[in-house]
Amino acid sequence: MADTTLMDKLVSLCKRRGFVFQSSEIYGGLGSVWDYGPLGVELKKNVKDSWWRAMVHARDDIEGIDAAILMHPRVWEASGHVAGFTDPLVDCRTCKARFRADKVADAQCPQKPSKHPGEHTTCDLTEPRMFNLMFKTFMGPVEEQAAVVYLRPETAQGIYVNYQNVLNASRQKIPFGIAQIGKAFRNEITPGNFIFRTREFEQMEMQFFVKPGTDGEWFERWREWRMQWHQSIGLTPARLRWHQHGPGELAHYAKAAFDIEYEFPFGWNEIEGIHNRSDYDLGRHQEYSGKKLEYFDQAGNERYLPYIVETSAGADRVTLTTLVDAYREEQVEGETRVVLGFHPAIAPIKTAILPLVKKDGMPELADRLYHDVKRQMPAFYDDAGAIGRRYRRMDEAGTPYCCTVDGDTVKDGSVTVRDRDSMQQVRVATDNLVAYLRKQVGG
RNA sequence: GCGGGAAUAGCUCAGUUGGUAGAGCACAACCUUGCCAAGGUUGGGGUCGCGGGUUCGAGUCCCGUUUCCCGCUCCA
Repeated sequence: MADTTLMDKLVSLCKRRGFVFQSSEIYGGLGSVWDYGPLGVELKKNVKDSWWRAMVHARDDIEGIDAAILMHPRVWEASGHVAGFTDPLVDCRTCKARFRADKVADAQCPQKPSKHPGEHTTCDLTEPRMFNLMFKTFMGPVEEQAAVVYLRPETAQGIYVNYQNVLNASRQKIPFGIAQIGKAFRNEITPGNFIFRTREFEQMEMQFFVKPGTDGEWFERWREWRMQWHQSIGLTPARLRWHQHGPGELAHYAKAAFDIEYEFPFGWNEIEGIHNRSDYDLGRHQEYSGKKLEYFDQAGNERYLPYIVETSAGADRVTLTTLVDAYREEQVEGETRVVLGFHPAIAPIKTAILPLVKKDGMPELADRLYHDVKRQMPAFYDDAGAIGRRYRRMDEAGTPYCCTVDGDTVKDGSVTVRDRDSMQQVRVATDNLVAYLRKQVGG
């Protein structure tokens, strides 16, 4: 059941609190392109950092890279994107339907009769138009065909073409992986649902190179690990599920594919794909580049083209998921209060330092404490208005802990730490405050 | 890309048969304020999405356009 009202409220909240703004808004906005504001950039960065720590820092068998967005045009011929992303499409003027030109024979309407009121069997078709989902630009000062380059439609190819470089430079042995976070661009026909499907987006991809025959086993392991990660950033397990691609759904490269789907207000949708890509990609690049990409396995004294198990997550989609998952409304005395219950590890602001009232030296004391804490973690100082109001402001920004400086702080050096989710309050000595908060938020 | 709906202050909205643009919240300053969206005073902020047209006069009527939402369509 689609709850569009919730999405509207979330979009509004994101703008008001500085999570996400529409691109180029003062010029009327640019379709399906979004900018991250002060809180949004922290949230998304925390999502990416969590992914990077889990993939690269916490493991010995994965290396990170950061490949360029512009790549040699032949890469996209080898990958199949130049052919696969270019479909001639035609529209029917009668039933308003759109088809791929190569799938409509003799202008017969392929629509079921119930789909259009006109009961026509022959479509009045427009001329075929080409839709290439890759953004095209020109390298060099003169716009000529030879210098056409594409903005990458996926980050994976940057990993494949660097597979040998990384192997040589890192002294890794198969099985091992390469991880990358970066922007990708697709001229989607139908973008939408806020930052869920956009034309410019960021991917978090890891390609794991394994010996053929062990790919099924690794595939299952990665499925388990990836689901664990989504739960580790606080996503509700009941709103996560697997979707297995059937034979008709499988992409041209894939031997097996599972999506992790999340239950958005607009329905279940993919946030990450785990794919067994077999040796398709390295095989194609070997063919198109003419370079041997085989791996020499010293232990077994054999050569083979590695199989690849891919995990590909959308950084923007996961960020949207954390917002949707965290959003809740509390009814208090007839008023609706919005709370973003982020997992502390991804919360943009970890703690607020608040003087209870503006007197008796509390603001000065709180300000000093604030600057101490701020050196260790993102913190926020606020002395404007009543204390309850300030707590609620922080709830809306998703800040998990609020530290209140009161009269006793002056005497015994302790503050009240209030937990956003449990609403419990504990007294913590200011000397131990940073250590206490660190323990709560992790990292 | 097609069809429908929408666009007025940062947010949510009102604005009569066309006649000088409003409210609540939010924001800023000050006063008050001892723990969960307290009260008071004052203040800032809008060429009504953009561009044309009709009119003495357009937020309001007409045309175009942009963006967003819903439904198709498409979707590595």
